Amino acid sequence: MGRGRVQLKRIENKISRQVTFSKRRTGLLKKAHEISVLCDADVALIVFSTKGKLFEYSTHSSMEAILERYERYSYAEKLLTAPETETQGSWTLESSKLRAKIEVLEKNIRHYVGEDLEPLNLRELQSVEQQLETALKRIRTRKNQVMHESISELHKKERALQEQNNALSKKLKENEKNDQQNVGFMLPPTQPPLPQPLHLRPLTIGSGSFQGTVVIREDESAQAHTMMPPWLLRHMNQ
Amino acid sequence: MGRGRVQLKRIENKISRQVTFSKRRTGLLKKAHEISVLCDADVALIVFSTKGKLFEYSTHSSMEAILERYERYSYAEKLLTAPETETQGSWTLESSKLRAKIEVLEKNIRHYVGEDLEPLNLRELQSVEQQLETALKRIRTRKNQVMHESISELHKKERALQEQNNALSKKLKENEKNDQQNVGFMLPPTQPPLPQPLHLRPLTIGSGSFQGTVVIREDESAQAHTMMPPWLLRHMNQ
DNA sequence: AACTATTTATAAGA
DNA sequence: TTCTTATAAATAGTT
Repeated sequence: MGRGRVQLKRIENKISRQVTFSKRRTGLLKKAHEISVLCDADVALIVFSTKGKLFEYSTHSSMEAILERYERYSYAEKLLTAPETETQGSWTLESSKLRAKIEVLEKNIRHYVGEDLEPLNLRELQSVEQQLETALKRIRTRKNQVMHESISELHKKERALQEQNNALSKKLKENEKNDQQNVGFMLPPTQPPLPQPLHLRPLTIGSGSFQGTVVIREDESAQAHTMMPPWLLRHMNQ
Repeated sequence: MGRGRVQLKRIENKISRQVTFSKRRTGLLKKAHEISVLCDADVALIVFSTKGKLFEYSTHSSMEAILERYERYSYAEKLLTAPETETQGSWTLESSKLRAKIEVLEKNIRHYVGEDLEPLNLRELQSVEQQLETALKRIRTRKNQVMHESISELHKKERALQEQNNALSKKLKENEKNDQQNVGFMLPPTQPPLPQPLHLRPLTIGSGSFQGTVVIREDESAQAHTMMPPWLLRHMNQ
């Protein structure tokens, strides 16, 4: 772009090489800046002159950040293309490889929690959506299983208590009979009423301030999808 | 350098931003190569697009070599300007810490995809469940947004076609009239029927083998929750 | 992906 | 280095 066409080969004249370098360096940095602003790109440009002088440009996100990103990216690429050659490689990966892996994992997680979705196209969005749906089903299945177990546990305790109740009330009656025989007259029936057996009460679980819906099934379509009241949670935490 | 002057600010139109990026990226890489050859300079250029795709150029002496050289150079500079303590631990974290982090991230991901749930107690299960629900809502919101955009695009095309149709049918009628006058008797009305205007037909989108339900809303509760027919996907992929 | 009207970059000269 | 200017290149808008 000038008064004459230029061959793409090293300029032998030292002076004009120097001049051209200066001019083109300016232009290159300018264009790097322009593309970064116009197109919202992250750019890092490093130029060493023949004499070893450094010139650089980088998007505001700083040279270090971009270079780190570059390291991560290119290692991530390598990991994808080069399948596990070394078995012990897992233990000899250096930091940057590990960082690359972390970057990938974190990006995945962001997608799984619904962040950073702009770069995804429709097909990718649908893929994530489907994965989440599957995950949700499994979570709910597992939750139901946990709840089932807790409930069985409670039932068992209930039965035990029930038996204790029966035993106690039986013993009590016997004591009364003995007392009557010993004292020779009737005591007024002042014993406190026995508590209702537990298994007659579980339906009250859903009352009061607890407004959720509990549906318990074992299959994957199970929907147990609710906040637990704290008193129930206490029994269920492992 | 083009038909209009251009403001040095982010191009808001996504399409033209992408086109401009592609063109300017080519130009920038070319110029980087030119200066390196003409002026015998060592050049490293790294560009990340908005979407995170990497483009790079480096003089034959390889990217790694230049980045290393850069690190040395700027490290030396840093020593001169700031005799601070070590730079961030970001570069000095040892492998074991990184490995630990990777382990945690991988465990989290397994939970997000509904695997490895046994160790979780009910409270934790509910937490994951809730996160996934939120994520799903966001994903669907984003999906709807993408679909919205595509649909607007299609509508625009539709309107253009509609106008063409009208223009053509008008021209056709005029031609007929001329024919009648020229021939001197009535032609039977044998012209093929004009196609139905496009905007009367979009309801057929859901028919045939496409069985999904499409509900489009802008808010987070939006549920567009369906498989796209391939012909629609083609228009929607970025 | 091509096509051009224009704007930019820059080679040569001073 | 910097300025000027003629000209080559790049590219914005369009098809």
